[in-house]
Amino acid sequence: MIFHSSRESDFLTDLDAPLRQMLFDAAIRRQVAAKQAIQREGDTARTLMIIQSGRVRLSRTNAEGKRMALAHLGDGDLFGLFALIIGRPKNYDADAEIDTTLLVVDRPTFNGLLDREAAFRNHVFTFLGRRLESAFQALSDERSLPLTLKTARVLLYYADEEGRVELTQQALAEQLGASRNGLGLALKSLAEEGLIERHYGSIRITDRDRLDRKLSEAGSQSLLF
Amino acid sequence: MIFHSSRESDFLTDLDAPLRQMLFDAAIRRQVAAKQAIQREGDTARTLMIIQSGRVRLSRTNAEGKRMALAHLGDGDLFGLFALIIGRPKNYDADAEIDTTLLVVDRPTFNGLLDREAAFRNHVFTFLGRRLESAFQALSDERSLPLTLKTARVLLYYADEEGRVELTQQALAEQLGASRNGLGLALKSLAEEGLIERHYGSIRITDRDRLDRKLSEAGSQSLLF
DNA sequence: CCAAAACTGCCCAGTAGTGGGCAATTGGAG
DNA sequence: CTCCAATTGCCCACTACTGGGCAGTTTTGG
Repeated sequence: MIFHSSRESDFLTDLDAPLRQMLFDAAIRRQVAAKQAIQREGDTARTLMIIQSGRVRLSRTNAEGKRMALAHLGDGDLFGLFALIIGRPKNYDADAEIDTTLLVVDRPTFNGLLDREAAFRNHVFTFLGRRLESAFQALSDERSLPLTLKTARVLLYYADEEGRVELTQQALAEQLGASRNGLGLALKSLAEEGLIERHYGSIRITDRDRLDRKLSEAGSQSLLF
Repeated sequence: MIFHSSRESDFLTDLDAPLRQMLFDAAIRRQVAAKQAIQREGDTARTLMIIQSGRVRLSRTNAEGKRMALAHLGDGDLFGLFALIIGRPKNYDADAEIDTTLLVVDRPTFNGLLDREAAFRNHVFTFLGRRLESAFQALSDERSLPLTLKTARVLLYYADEEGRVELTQQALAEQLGASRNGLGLALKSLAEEGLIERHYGSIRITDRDRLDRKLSEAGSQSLLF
């Protein structure tokens, strides 16, 4: 779907060294082997999971029984913060895609840190603020940007250093919540502008700078208040 | 547009009485007459504004010069929290629609309260969490719901106890980021179903339950993790 | 009380995107 | 190499909504 946390909001890497150490000490380490389940939808455990190393896929199965990816998270990303803050059961599945080490922080530990450490508190606040900003950004894009530009954004997000995006048009369309047809048209127009190349099962960005510029000219702004 | 904090997230009314008193004592009271500006886009003052009584419209003008409403806020709502937390200048205009009394809390005061009062801290966290949840909800609605249902949601949000929504169609359309035409059609179809009545300058919900049910049947889910 | 302003309802043409369908191309497995 | 499934490109009709415009109604302010 639509939302992807910006890379800068990595929770662990931005944390000051002494605080990070403190968190390491307070947390329980949990190893999960590749392809193993971490949690299932409806899990009521109110714990914060921080990915020390590995790769985690969050997904859910919708009403029609179709599985949908929510996010792919890597080192330093975290999930479960909201189960902890607003006390909702987690409404998604989490699976380790490769061997993964998690830091598990329970509610009392988390609250204890919040109470004692002003800097940690600040860090969490900022993290929440950034998340919210991302969400609002996506929200404002969703309404105001044509599919072509939303496509550009997703491509830029998923591209590796060489500009390769190893996703089928179908997968991209689902990511955007658009039809394959609409996505096809968007890709076609981007290709005609010489910004990307379409291949079987993948896309290559041929002019990242221009694609970037095109997107920022459309200049959607965040609407946080 | 789109985003409207749920009524339950009212900051002031949910606050414990002693804390509310503390906030009242710490804040500066500011009176603004109807139709007067409270702040303009780009204002760098990092202050939290809580609406003690009155009605405030947040809006901004986008690149094409089109004015877009961000939110209409009433008693107990607040704005400026993010300017305070992540230090962005406020990127929207705020105007009093009727005579309004604001509580203005500056950064040192806010941080002082956060540091001293664990309960206040908790309150702010929960507020942020709920906001984020709303934003994600809106995000998922934005894609999947037809304008009629998005309209229904906004109406339910703004309605008072008797089902009155004191907004013009223009204001509602801006709120939704839709055209007045589209909104008109949505309202027409809701009216034809006997769910609402259209009046000059206002709407009345005549069958709140059914409207509610209609919305929840479409059942979009929040994607918070 | 009257004129101006604000607001609604409706018409129109135009458009971006949907959903289904189908032929052509590609890649992978035997 | 050959067949099959996956994938792409493109066609179509259709829908939801936009944006402009305008007549008719309601409200407001002198």
